[in-house]
Amino acid sequence: MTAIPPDAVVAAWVRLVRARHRVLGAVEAELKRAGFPPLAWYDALLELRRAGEAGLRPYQLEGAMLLAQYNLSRLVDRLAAAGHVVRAPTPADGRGQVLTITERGCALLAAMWPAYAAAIGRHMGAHLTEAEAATLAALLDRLLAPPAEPG
Amino acid sequence: MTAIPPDAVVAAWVRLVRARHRVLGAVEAELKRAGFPPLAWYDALLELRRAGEAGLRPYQLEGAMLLAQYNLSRLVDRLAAAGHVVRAPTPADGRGQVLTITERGCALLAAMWPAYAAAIGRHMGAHLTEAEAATLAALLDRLLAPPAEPG
DNA sequence: GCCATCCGGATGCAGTTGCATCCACCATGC
DNA sequence: GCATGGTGGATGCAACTGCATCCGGATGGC
Repeated sequence: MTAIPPDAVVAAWVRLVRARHRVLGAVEAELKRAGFPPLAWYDALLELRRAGEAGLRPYQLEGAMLLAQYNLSRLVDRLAAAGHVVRAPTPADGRGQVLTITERGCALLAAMWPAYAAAIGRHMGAHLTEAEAATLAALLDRLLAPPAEPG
Repeated sequence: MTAIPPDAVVAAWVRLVRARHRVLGAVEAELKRAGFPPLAWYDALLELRRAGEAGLRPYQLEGAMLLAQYNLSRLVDRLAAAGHVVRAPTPADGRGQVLTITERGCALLAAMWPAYAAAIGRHMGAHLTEAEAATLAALLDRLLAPPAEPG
């Protein structure tokens, strides 16, 4: 159980961290230069747009984005303060709320996507063929599978 | 220049961020549970051990780890406060300093590695064959290549 | 020698994260 | 109906990050 992993695994691990650091840094920097908010805003708004008028409960959004509860709570604070999101009480559950994206939020998504996509293309796509990207995506997916069961 | 990247690239991008988040989170959590400091400490000490008695200048360490200058400055503060690293003035350059790892720092590296390696194995190795890990490492390496030159 | 500039490194401050805890409300047993 | 425990979400506080700036020493022009 505590066997040392093969070199290739350690190499992949190191590169995973570094590549993500590098590409994310470059992409976020581009977006910031263009005057856009952090990517977390984009992700949250994207989920909310996908949910449509029904909206999402904060805990659902928390599950969809891999984000800690307190962290999401404060992200929603900021999104609401900026007018991208509306918090409404739930009829069904007095403790909870429903989050829905506003027009303004949709507009932000629409404005960000071209810049975001271009940045992804520049910092990721430019380094890979389409086939390589597909292979990479498939391999990374393996890492997202549920953790290996203890035999 | 602002072409939308193909779906496979976007898919790889999303999975890159999520996979790193997931695996890093799991690995760091394991190390923390075992009472160890954050991985940044390990990385820094590893570089310093590699440099041996000659040590490293902070700006060299900054380059080796992808870490902002002010950030490194404070990481070194913490490492020094914990006795893992020694700051000494440079004879060659009055502004600078040389960082060297202490016995205690080496001991920490030695203590952390088994736990770290086991965590990598569990959260990364368990999901991939060795060949897949090698492919993944190679693909991620492409992302670390210098940015594409503007034609 | 003297000045302007640059570079290595530190630091004050604001914004963000992690952790622990708290509050309110739901659900269950009785 | 009321105590008990669980769940959704917020928040005080300490740690950490990013940014801008600052300081002191090096370097180059003259």
